[in-house]
Amino acid sequence: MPELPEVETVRAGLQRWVAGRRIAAVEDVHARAVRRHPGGASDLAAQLAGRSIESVQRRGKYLWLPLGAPDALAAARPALIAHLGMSGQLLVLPADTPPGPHLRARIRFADGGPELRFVDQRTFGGLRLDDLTDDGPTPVPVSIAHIARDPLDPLFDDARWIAAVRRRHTTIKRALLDQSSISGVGNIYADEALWRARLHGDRPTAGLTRAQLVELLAAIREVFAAALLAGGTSFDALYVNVNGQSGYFDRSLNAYGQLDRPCARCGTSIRRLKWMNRSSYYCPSCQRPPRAPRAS
DNA sequence: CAAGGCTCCTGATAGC
DNA sequence: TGCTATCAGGAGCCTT
Repeated sequence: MPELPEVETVRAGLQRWVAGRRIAAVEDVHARAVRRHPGGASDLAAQLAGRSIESVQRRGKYLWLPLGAPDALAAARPALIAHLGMSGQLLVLPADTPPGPHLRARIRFADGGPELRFVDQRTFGGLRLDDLTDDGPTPVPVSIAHIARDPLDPLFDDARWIAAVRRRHTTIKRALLDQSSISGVGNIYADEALWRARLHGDRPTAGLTRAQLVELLAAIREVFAAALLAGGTSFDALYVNVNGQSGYFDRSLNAYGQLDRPCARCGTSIRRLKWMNRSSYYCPSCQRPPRAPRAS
């Protein structure tokens, strides 16, 4: 599942391979992939044709590609927004590569070089166009302005996040997954960061100390850094690495998916809790549950 | 307004 | 063999 490190790897790859190129045509656009674009597939294709991709930006798990306006006098500047969802990939491939079964859109370039393909098996991801608005040093699309800065953003305010979390009436894992409070953390890295910080995800946020939350933020950044190091090393060597796969980090996981395997710190078997149609993995010894431990 | 739950989707896998 | 049930889950949207 693409979370911040995977999306950042994709961003860097796209910056290397598609920034500065002019779009010739957009084809084979799957209706569900553009369900959040008001004008639908035909409008998306029409608006993209002829525009140049200026750069590739990211906040949390969202990517956007600011577009050069054909009309220099146009007030609004548009960007192509991409979200990978659960299974989305952005692939840069030679234009004659046969389309696979999950192709959702293909962007052809005026230079005739490799094209950009959006491939998404489970179709939770999508593409859309939106105008940029000012938000600090870097403009951000209007429709994702509600997404909080992520912990790798230099402008992320640690003290402010900690204070906000302690005022809320929820549990810490829910707070980590709330993209309007802190972005980029998904189910996998939430479990990994909580394991590192020795916190159970069901702990009420109001009962956590500032020191515990400082440690949790550090844990998130450590996990992100380790994943980026593992996944970001070879993106400019192969086109195929410009995608949303996270398999390279699987061997480094300490909690997520480790049911019944020994905790790397204390040897206790990792447990799983069912929660909201998904799973939480934790060490029952290192990460003491707030109440009586539930059955796994 | 905050919090929490529902839903979209498809392919792999398990169980009968 | 072939069917059904289960699981993976980001985030918009809806209800409470």
